[in-house]
Amino acid sequence: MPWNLNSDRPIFVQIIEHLQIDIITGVYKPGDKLPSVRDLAAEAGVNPNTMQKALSDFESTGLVHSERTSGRFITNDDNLIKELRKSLVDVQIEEFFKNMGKLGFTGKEIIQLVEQHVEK
Amino acid sequence: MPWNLNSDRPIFVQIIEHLQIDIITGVYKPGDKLPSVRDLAAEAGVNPNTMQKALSDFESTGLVHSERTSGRFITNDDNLIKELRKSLVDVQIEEFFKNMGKLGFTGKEIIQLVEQHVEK
Amino acid sequence: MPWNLNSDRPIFVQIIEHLQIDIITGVYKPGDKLPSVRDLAAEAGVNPNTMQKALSDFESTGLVHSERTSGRFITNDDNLIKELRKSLVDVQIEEFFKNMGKLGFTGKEIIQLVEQHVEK
Amino acid sequence: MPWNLNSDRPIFVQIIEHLQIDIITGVYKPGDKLPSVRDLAAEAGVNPNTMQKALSDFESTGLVHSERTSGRFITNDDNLIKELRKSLVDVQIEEFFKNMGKLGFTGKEIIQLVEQHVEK
DNA sequence: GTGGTCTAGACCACC
DNA sequence: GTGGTCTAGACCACA
Repeated sequence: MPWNLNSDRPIFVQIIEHLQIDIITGVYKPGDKLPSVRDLAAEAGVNPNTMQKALSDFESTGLVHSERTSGRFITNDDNLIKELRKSLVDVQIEEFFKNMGKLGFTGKEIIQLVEQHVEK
Repeated sequence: MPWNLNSDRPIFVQIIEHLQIDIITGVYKPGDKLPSVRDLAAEAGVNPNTMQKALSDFESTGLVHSERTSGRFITNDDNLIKELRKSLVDVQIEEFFKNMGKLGFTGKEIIQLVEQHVEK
Repeated sequence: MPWNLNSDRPIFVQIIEHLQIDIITGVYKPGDKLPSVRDLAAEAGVNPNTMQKALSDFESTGLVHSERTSGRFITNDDNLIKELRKSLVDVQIEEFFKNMGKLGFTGKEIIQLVEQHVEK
Repeated sequence: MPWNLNSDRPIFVQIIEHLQIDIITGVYKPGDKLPSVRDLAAEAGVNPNTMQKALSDFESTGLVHSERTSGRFITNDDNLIKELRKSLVDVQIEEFFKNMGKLGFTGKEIIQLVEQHVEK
């Protein structure tokens, strides 16, 4: 999956999201070693410092941790990953319903719209 | 509906969105006169400069227009409003599907999740 | 209180500690506005980016929060500050006892040593 | 006593501290022969290089010395060990008072807190 | 003027 | 080679 970084939102935030996706879709598995900061930076086409910030911010979620001289690793805690997945999905759905609600749609109407969109 | 402005996104953008919602949900009807900048600013609890910027940016969409001395008015053009509604809805749905796709969900699965959410 | 930054530990960590001390000793009171990043950086004699990192890391504790265009503020939550004070004290004492324990001292002996130190 | 090495401070430093503790608490007695680098490394669960560095750094304190072919030995000099003990204790106490002072506590208050902690 | 972000480039300790 | 830290300097959106 390419990195596709826009400039409409902070790059380091997009990097974090990208990593989250990679983790919950299994690109990186529990216990895996991440590429080095420099390699990831090169791959994403950003400054190493930006990647460093993204990774270091991301660390606070507990999904990755760094071992000072040997690299960064995905957590072994399967539950944490499942929670992340669930949480990301929930956020999406709730955000979606909140916004559609603001636009005046009921649950039933939303289902219809979603079904129509899939049929297309 | 309260204004509920966060600081995580530009305030003037949130104001514009709020006004759009008010228009398509009929709080303001075609031809209505908007409150003065000062009143709106007070109501929203923001700096009048910010409200001014929001309104003047918003004008470029054609949904409101200002008459030199008498104030700002909602457009009479019903089609514009319908278009707005459709466009806002489309954006929501496409964004939603794009994000859920990234999370690895197929159309069918998305429908299921949406139905489950409605049942709750 | 001067900043007294050593190079034996990350500067941004020392800055955070300094700010914590300032908060719990009342140099900054709940609700106070902090000086700007640039001013603090100049005062501490560090690069503005370093100060920025310190402040932004510090924010995760909830003791300060930033309002994007008007500055950074100390939390109004008195309890949080009391908790901080208590937590800092506890850490100190427990660390102290842990280390003295490793060195083979009992509680009674530690008390004696502390009293002797105060008398000096 | 287990080694309990964190990654928040250099491992070789923690190893040195651990050895110091072992010496002043009598785990190793004056004149004792230390296990081989390899054995110590295995016991501590670290890379032999790291243990090697720790030991060789530690030698400069005079508390251990290596005899070319027969291994490393604890010094016979009892005074050195007493000095070490005193120095470690002093460092602990002074550090403790310095930090508590920063937190705004007087000597008397510190004594009270210490007594309370012992009672628990 | 405010906080925030990004780049570039250097240096460090550690293993 | 690894992560981490720091400086310097530039730019941006926002109010």
